Amino acid sequence: MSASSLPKTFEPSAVEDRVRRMWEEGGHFGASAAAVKGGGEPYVIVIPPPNVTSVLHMGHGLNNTIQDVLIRWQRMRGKVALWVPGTDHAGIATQNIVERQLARTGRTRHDLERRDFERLVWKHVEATGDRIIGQLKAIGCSCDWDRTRFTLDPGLSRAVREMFVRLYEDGLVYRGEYIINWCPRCLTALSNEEAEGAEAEGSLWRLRYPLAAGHDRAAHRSRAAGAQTVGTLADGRWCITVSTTRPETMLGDTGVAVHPDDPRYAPLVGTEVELPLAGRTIPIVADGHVSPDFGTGMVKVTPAHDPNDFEIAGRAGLDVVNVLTETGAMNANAPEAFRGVDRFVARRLVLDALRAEGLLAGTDPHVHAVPRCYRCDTVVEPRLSEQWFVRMQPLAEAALEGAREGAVAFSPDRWTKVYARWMEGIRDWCISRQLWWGHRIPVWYCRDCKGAMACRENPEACELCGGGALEQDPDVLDTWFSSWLWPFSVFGWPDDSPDLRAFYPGHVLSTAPEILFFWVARMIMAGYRAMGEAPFARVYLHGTVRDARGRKMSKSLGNGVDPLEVVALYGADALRFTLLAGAGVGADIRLDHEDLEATFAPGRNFVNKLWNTGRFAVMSVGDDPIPPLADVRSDLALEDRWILSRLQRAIRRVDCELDAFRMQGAAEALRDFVRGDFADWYLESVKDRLRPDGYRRAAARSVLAHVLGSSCRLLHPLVPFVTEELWTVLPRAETAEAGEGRPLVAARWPTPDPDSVDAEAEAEFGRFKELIGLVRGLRKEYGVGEGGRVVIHLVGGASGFANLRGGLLERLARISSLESTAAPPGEAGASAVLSDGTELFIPLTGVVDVAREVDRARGEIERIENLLEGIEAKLANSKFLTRAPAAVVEREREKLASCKLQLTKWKRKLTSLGGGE
RNA sequence: GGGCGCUUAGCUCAGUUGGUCCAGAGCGCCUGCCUUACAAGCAGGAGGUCGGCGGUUCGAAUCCGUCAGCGCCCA
Repeated sequence: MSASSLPKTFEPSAVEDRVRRMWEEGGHFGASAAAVKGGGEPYVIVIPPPNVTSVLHMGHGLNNTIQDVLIRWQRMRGKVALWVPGTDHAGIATQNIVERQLARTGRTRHDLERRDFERLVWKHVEATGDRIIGQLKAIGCSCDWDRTRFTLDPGLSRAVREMFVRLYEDGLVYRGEYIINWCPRCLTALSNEEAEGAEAEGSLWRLRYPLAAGHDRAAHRSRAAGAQTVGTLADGRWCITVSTTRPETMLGDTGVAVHPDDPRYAPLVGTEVELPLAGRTIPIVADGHVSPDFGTGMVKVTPAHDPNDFEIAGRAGLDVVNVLTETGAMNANAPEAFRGVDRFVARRLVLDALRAEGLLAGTDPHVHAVPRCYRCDTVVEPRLSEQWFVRMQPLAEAALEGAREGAVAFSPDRWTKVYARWMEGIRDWCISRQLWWGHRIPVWYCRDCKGAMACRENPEACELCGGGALEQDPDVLDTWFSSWLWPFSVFGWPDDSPDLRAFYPGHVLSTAPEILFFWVARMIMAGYRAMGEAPFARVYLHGTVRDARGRKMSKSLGNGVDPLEVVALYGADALRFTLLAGAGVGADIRLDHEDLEATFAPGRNFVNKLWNTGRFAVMSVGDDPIPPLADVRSDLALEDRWILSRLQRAIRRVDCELDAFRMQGAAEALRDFVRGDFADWYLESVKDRLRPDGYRRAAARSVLAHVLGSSCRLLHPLVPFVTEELWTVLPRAETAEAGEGRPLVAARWPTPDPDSVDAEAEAEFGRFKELIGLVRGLRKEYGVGEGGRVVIHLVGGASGFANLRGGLLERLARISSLESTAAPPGEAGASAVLSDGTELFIPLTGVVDVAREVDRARGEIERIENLLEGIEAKLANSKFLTRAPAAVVEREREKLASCKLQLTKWKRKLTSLGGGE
């Protein structure tokens, strides 16, 4: 390709589609079980399946970029790298979208047959399901797209059924009454995740319950023990005080609880109170879960409408009275005055009634979390209902042990503790949902014998009585019940398939910490249960994407950054690089949605820089074949040896950073290398050598091509498009190492080459860089512009630059000539001292002000003297000498020598300027 | 109420087992350059008592304690 055809700036939109098509058509993302069977080493990631109807957001962008980096890296390292994509049917989320559409025509799902509604949802899924997959492709994800799975696929549905039935047969699935989150609008149970708590200002009401007759002595003793909230009513009856944020639920109270060790209330335990309005008598019980410090230390117990109270009731043997209907109105268990009244209206009525009876002790403002349905924003009601559960304790044991012994390692490490704590206190999992969209619970009830059975295949007749009057349970399973099988259901489980053998267990799971419990922990449990081992060895939990003010990006706040908009504006590589460079291990990442330009400049600028290094190579290397590096080894110039040595460091560092999920570190290492070492120093150094008659031209061309090619390979996992495009246009030596003719996606990862490490070259080129920096600094200081050529003198010779070829220094420092002199010339000029003591002098008659030079010299002397003072104090400290490692002491001695040398030079300089004392 | 995390340059963040990346990077800012790869660039520069206090140590941004502010999770 000719140079003129390469645009000055990288144009992602012109490149991305073409490159992506080439990757896909070349089948480079595919991985086969046969390749593993043939001896290939697998590396497997299964994608956290996005909701099938969802639109790509920045959290997806970050997480999938991370996974793609890992997969591309391992693929280039020669692994059979498999990244399995797919989507989740997302029960309630998807159902609600379709229900909203129905609502526009004034209907609810109940106006349709269940089957027709399901068909409607499928239609919606088929229309939108590809969208998120296409969006993943747009940011460069290299999944094996032929393996795209959906949690409602027949195969995965079979896995769901199999798992359910196995657990049922093992007695780990049971049906029971339990408090669950209930949406009175959606009319379904909700998982905890689906009931999002939002802080709200509410009230905490204090209610008085009269003590039942005959307990006056207990009340007296309680008062004597310090119970100030035990008092008397206007009619002389004793009463207690309880607090609540939901007064209407008091109609369902069946007890009052206190802490067993609370001395104030100990006398009252075993007594009873009259429940106002309801006309029932309820007991006072002791329970360890009551907090003596909260409120009055006495809590009303409403088992049917509060999960904690339900547990207390279970322990204390209290009755359970449900006072609400499924739509959130008071039911027949409530006194007649309240029946059929909505819960919030009932709240006012109850308060009014209590106030009228003098039983409302007071109200305090109270901020608390009010859980709302994440789909319709209705306030969720804890509700007692019959649901299906999985007994989790037996599943948790192996999963817990796995994390303890390191079979599953979390990164950042702190999540291990969070995981373990949750596992230790694990609760049973409510898996039934009163929805129509999802895996229907594979349980059938017999109308004849009233038996129930869980079946892998739809049954024809009752297993127990042979009757044919069967009815399937109407509920569907929680979405996560299919998700937790994902790492093996995608490979054909329960069949012992070749894929399953080749690709289970996987290696890394990357996801957001929010779903550590809902998904990650459950996958680990399912993995041990079904497969006997954990589904992955390492879990990476990335941070949250936030806006400039630190708020989580969300649709409702409108503070999101659309990854696809960024791709359209700046390219997928710019998006990826910016995210990676900004993402510390597990750290949150902030993006300013109001200034995309500034936010994504780091990525875009770097990608463009990389593009232009490639463009330079194309333009300057010429058409002759590039000799392999091995052929020019004996002919390398100092800068060649230097950059090859620096490349070694870069390779090692990138491997190390990626292995630890330090994306930011890898990005930084590569930016430092490509921009700092390669572009700014190496390219500038070899420009003259690339001319037809250039010095050691062959070596320069070979090294340039090698380093640029290696840079592309190292950067490919991070910025796949620009590197792939460069790879096709770059002049390269045809070597087996890079994989001749192959696209970059299938090229080999650079391997460290110990022979290229060259400490001497690094030291020498380092001195050279220091010298140039000093010259540039002095020129700037004295306003000798870029155009003005100067002469520089190295006092005491240029011994440190023996291997520097002629002309390089002159060109990079823009000097007309370099003189070696025994002593500083007598004329006016500017001075500097290198760290090895070499003195630099630039004659600048008429430009340099002697007074200014004197000031500079004095400043330097003071700076070095301060430094020296510190070093000398250290070296005079016998404890430092005896306790610090020898290498550290040695380093201090070297610093001391260097400082002393520089100090001598500066003092002499000062004297010669007439400023000495 | 219990647990966890964060606080380093104007902004966003690095800083691995304490000592050569030890005070850094990117963006922004200032100065000078359209030097035939790149102005999305190059060169030079300003800017931080590493949240406060106390401790451990020969030595602390780094380890310990404590206080303050911010955030998250569980209940």
